[in-house]
Amino acid sequence: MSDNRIYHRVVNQIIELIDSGAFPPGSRLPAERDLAEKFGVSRVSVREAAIALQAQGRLEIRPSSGAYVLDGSHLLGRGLPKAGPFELTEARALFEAEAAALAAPMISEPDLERLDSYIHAMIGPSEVGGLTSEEADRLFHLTIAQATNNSAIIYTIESLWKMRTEAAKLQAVYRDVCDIGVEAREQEHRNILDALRARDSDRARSAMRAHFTRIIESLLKASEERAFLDAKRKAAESRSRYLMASQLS
Amino acid sequence: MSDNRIYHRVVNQIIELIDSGAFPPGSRLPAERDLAEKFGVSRVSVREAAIALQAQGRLEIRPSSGAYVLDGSHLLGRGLPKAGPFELTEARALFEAEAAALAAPMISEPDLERLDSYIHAMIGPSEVGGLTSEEADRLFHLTIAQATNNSAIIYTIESLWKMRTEAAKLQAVYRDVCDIGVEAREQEHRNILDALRARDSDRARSAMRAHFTRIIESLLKASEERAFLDAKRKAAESRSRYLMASQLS
DNA sequence: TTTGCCTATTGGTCGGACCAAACGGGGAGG
DNA sequence: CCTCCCCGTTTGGTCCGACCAATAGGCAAA
Repeated sequence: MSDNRIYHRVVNQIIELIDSGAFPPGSRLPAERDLAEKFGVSRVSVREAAIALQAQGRLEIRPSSGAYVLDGSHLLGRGLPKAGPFELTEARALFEAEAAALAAPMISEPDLERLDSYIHAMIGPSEVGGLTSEEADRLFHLTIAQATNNSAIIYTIESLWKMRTEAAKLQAVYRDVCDIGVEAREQEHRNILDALRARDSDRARSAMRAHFTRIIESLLKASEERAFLDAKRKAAESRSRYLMASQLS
Repeated sequence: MSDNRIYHRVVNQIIELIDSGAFPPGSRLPAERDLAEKFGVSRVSVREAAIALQAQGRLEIRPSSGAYVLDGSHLLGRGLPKAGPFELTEARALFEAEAAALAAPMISEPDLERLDSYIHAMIGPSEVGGLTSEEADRLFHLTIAQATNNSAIIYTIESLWKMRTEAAKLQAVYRDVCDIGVEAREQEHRNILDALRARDSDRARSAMRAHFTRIIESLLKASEERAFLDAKRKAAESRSRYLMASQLS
């Protein structure tokens, strides 16, 4: 822990500054020369610290501009690409449908019971048995993946869920969909479970596909509404700006 | 691609040196001053590159001693799970078949031409147009993924290929399969390309599935042979051990 | 042979300097 | 009054030369 190297100390000082909220994600750090003076070290040490932080994905250094704090959430899912909600849902529709089809003939009774309990946890008002509705949703899909007994498939579906979690933070569109189809989602999950119970691969595949197809349609609808509201808001903004401008004149 | 920062260039040069085998894991890199002279840059740039590589976990810099290469294998597959050849191929069979089906209606003419060239590169004796047979194989599958215009799908298929690369290092079974079906693989790839040309989703899906099904069968065969040889070897070992023991008595 | 010192090597740090690109404000032109 | 361009300032990127402290390996002494 006691690394005498100054630039390591500077790294920690900068991280503290960021975590303290003094420099939120997206903001610009002071110039290297200023930080050097502030920390009482040479510019080289500040520079080395900045490079180390950039290599770790915490900073983005733009030449002739400055060092900008990156969103820490990007750190949690390092290595995961940026994927829009539509791409993500499309990929899940394809892959999870196949996973369900593969799992159908070999899923165990305990797994089927767990799936049933997750469905109940999801329709609960907010929280049942210490499970968020979202967590229950995740576990539902993940349990099906695990039933394939294929670690590559499990890993893939876990990765896609992680991407979804990140995308939800950035894309407001995703938020809306959760509320839109609570009862539709329950019925779809139940259809999937029934197909798995019947050990029917084809029905499991199509049920899973139908689930995601509906989500995509909801996404489309939500994004259309959002676009409409955005246009309306912008129109109102420009109008008020025009009014203000005319008042000033 | 055109990042003018010198230390980025030095980072790549050092990585090349390491990957080329000139500096295997555990070995010590030349002194910063020597590298600076060798690369024709200042010591500062070499230093910044070394710090970046250290932050990425590829180097360990010990003061007054030197920079040591860390085991890169841990780096390549960070976060990737251990998956056996069968699991991996099964997952690829499912996912890549769907990706091919999705890509079929929307793949571009240039992509089709590239796929054709990759098939030719694969049947070449060793190397055609600077492409290893394995690289051409990778690009063939990756190009199909890219034709879906879905970054989540592209990422998934890339991840699976990375897992395969690692598995090949550890599992000797994988090696054998490559040589077993060179001509079969060419025909299968050609079938896939034909289906894509015809914009036939179903045919593309089944062609891709057939491709991986054959690989799984080859894997089975190879692992059976290997198990047989192993059993034979172990029997011989225990027999010789028995003989030695009887000699000792 | 063992012990201990001595020095060349190596990473870590500093200050100062210059460059190119981006940024920002102010002036010229509409 | 608004728009566009120009130029000085700011900022990261790079280099040089220097010094320090710790390490490691050779060499001499016990």
